[in-house]
Amino acid sequence: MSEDDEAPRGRRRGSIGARRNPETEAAVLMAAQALLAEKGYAGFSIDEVARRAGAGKPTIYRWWPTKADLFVAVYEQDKAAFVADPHAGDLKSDLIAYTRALWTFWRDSPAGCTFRALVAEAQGSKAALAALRDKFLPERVRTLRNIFARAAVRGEIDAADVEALLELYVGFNWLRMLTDRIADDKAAVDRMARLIAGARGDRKAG
Amino acid sequence: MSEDDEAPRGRRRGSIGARRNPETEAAVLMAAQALLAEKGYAGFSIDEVARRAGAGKPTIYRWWPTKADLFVAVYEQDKAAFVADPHAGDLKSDLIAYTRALWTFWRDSPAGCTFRALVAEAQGSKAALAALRDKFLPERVRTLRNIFARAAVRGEIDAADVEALLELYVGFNWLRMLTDRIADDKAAVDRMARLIAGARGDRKAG
Amino acid sequence: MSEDDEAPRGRRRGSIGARRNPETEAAVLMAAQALLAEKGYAGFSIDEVARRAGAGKPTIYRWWPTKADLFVAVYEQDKAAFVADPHAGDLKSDLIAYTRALWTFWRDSPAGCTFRALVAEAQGSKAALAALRDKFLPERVRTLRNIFARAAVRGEIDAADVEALLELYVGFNWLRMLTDRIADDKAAVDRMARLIAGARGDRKAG
Amino acid sequence: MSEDDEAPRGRRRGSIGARRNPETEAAVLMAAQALLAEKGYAGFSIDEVARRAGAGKPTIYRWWPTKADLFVAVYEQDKAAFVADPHAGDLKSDLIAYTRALWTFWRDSPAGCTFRALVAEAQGSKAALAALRDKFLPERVRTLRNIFARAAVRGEIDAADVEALLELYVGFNWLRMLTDRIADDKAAVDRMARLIAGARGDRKAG
DNA sequence: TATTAAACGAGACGGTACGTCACGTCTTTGC
DNA sequence: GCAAAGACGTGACGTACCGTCTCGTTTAATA
Repeated sequence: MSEDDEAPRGRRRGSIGARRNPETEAAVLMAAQALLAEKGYAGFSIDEVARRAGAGKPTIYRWWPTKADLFVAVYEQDKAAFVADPHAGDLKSDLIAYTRALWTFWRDSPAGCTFRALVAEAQGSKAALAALRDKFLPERVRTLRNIFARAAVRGEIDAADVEALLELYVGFNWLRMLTDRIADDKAAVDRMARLIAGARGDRKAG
Repeated sequence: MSEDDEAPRGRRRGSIGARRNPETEAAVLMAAQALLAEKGYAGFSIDEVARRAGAGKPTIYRWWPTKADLFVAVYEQDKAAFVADPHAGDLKSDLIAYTRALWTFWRDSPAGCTFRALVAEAQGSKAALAALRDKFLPERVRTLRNIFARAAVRGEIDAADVEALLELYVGFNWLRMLTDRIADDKAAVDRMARLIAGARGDRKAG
Repeated sequence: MSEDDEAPRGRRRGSIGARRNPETEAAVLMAAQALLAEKGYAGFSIDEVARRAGAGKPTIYRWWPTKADLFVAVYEQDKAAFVADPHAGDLKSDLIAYTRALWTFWRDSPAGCTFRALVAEAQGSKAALAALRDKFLPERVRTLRNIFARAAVRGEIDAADVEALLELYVGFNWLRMLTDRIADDKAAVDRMARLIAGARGDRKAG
Repeated sequence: MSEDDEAPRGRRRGSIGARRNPETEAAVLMAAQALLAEKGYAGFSIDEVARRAGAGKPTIYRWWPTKADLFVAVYEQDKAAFVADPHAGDLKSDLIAYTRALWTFWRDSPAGCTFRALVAEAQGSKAALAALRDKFLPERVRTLRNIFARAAVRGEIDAADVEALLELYVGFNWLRMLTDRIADDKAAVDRMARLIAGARGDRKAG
């Protein structure tokens, strides 16, 4: 704050030579994040980001050719706030810890809005869809996969079920987020964790 | 058909007096459906729907004040093509039948595009979110809930787990649809059905 | 003035139904004229016209698809201020009267800027060139042609020379305007009129 | 040619020390000329010149601070192709020869485009206007003035009319060029030359 | 021989304008 | 009173150029 970096009219931020200006990059990401948090996906526009960041539109398009690229970058920047792999010792506790942390992250940081914007964008753009499916999702799912993998090592679940359980659990979280139902519902998280932790794919019913 | 109802310039379809014109309604829904199927969410616009339907924009806004309303109406119209409650006799078979039918429906009718558009819209509009969560989702989930309820009656699953299993399974389907991975993957559907059918929430882990 | 029609934020001027709004048209022409007068060709932009007129850009593009169309319309509107066919009785007096009136018109009304803008535009756009050559120029030259035609009837010049004299005299005026030398130089105008009035194409030189 | 001087990607052309690099200058002028010839005034941009010349924009702005400077330099470079003072012996023949040569020059070399660009630029920029009026025009008119001056010496025209006739004739050529009517119209050129050669300013009408 | 100084290419920068599209509202005319 | 028609102001879209800037390199002239 004291340095007033992202002030629109503070000081002119020109080029620093034939290479990317990190101050501009930071200002744009900051502005995009704030705008998403304030107005959501529908109220988001490159014009407004440029305005707030005190940046030129071509600069934004140069580094983030599509909105999806920008959304991914914004999410990337926030993710430091949520990396936690709980290591609680058993699957159910891990899932509970992870899920509550994730929901809190989505609720209390701008990341939730960013995620929702990315999903929305992916429903209308091939490029965004590819970014979501082939880049964003695999990276975001890594921690959760580790949790399931450790549980399989411990014998809590069948190793062959890891990917399927992953999809189930990720789907659950998406469903909740996309329908805006991620209040801190301890009971729901507990129930779901218990259910997942008790799932077996090899039951007699085959 | 013979009269070329939805043709943009075929015949003038004026007012039929001080009441809603069902031909217009049908033409609008048809046009919206076709446009979504062709261009997807990003390429969808009220202007283009009006153009194709040979309708006035105010007419559209009068009956479907938001895009979400229009998306819901379009989906509603198609759903007749997919109502099937399988009644196969056991949960796993029911799930497999249901899921494959649903994915086929999403893939081969315009309904998949409509669903994706509705979800996207809901990420940027409170009204659309409410429509999605409080109207669309409950209606769409009914058949699946019946499937789980019958399984509980048969003792295949715990009745207390029905809602949670529902969320898990719906989340899985959403995740697949929203990342455009609903090819007819028999193995994946089977595996998931087996896993769900074998889930228990009452395991010792408490 | 008292009604403050072209005020950007005075009162909203919306549509008046499915037809052109003459208030908007007037506001746009007024704004374009003023902008040309203030900033000249280089400082002219459709964006700024829209801003000043309180009009939408699409509205402007709808009625004047190219800048040339707009320039022509602006000139057209001002021309009422200069229609005078002098009828002084002899060619030289007619030319002097006409030329001084024209230069005054160009100097003291926004028309000079408009004319220059149109010529400039025509150097970079086929459409503008066609408008200038095939529409603007013929209309603008009519009065001058009448002057020469009457002189031919009176026997002051050879009827066969009318078109050529016209080109010479129009060229002279263009040259002066385009190099911004149309101060009220009575001597220059007189000299030129005397020269033209005395020109003969049928001299022995064959 | 053999060294492929203006090739954008042939070889890097860096600095040759603390002084102007004539290769760069030539490449820029060549590129500007070609671009004007291809795209005309509207399609001309410093960016594109820099691109084609393989030059940096600051280099261009250093040596030709305004577009007008660049246009003038380009025209200057071509003028060698047209210097001819005809010396045919009588005014009419001189004018015919001069005019046909000039029109051919404007039509068949890039000079016509350059001239038109300079005039257009002058309608929007004080600096360009000054360059056109006070530098370009006087230089370009010199040969024609000589033609008229010799005719005056021979007694074909009144010496006092030289400047006025000059303006008339230059104006005619500008008018033709700026409205793109400089096809090789022998009859028109003849007629105009005859008319000019027969003009007298001292006729009784005084 | 080492240093300085300027010109070079490259290209990023904040801006502005471009011309188009969609938004949601409005008014008129005809059924 | 509804419907078609379509104009309206608004504002975002993605692109092109503007003219300025800072870089790191290259070369010639100077010390």
